[in-house]
Amino acid sequence: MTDDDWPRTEAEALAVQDALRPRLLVGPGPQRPATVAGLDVAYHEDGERLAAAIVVLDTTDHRVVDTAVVQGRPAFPYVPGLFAFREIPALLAALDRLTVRPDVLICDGHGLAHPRRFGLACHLGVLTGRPSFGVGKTPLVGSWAPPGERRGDRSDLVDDGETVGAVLRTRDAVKPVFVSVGHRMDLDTACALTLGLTPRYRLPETTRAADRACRDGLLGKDVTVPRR
DNA sequence: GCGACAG
DNA sequence: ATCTTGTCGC
Repeated sequence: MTDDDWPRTEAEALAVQDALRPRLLVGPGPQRPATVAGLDVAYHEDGERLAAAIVVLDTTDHRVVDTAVVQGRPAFPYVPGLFAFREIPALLAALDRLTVRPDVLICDGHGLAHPRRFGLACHLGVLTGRPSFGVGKTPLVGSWAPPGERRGDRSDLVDDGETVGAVLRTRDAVKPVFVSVGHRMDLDTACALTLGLTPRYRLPETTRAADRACRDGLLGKDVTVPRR
């Protein structure tokens, strides 16, 4: 799918989700991925410009392995449930600029925890073929019981009778995050990776690194790609 | 009909 | 997402 046939209406976007959903693979995720990538997008106040960033970290020590930032324009209006269409073109452009293939993509948003089970993490996973999952700060669908107060405590995120994700406490007594599977991933692995990436803060180091990178990118700052 | 609604 | 001040706490 190119720029020209990118959906322009909600009906077209819904049709794309329907067409791609059969290609989603839900299964065991990589148990020891060497690298994990954080993806995020920042918007200019004029609503016309954005910067997408992907930061690849070493899973073990969280060192930055690679960074890519691109500027662009929102490709779709913001519509809950169709959020992916807004950011995917810019995120794919950033992915093209990476010099390494991250083992897992960690999205700022949801995967299966979506009204049609095809959130950003699923969509990006299918388009790239990479294992993926989403870590959202707020819920989009589903209900849940409050998880325990300790880091690592979790409860099921249930929508329409099915478990679509986990409400995971990444820090003691701090508001939990919403983890859901994207592509070639299972919920336990997604939660384990998320906990491994939150030794200090509520949000994964991947998300934090990508957030900083795209904000800098919005300001036109130079993005230094680490030498290898 | 009335809210809710990833970023 | 982004706009925003102070404020509580380590």
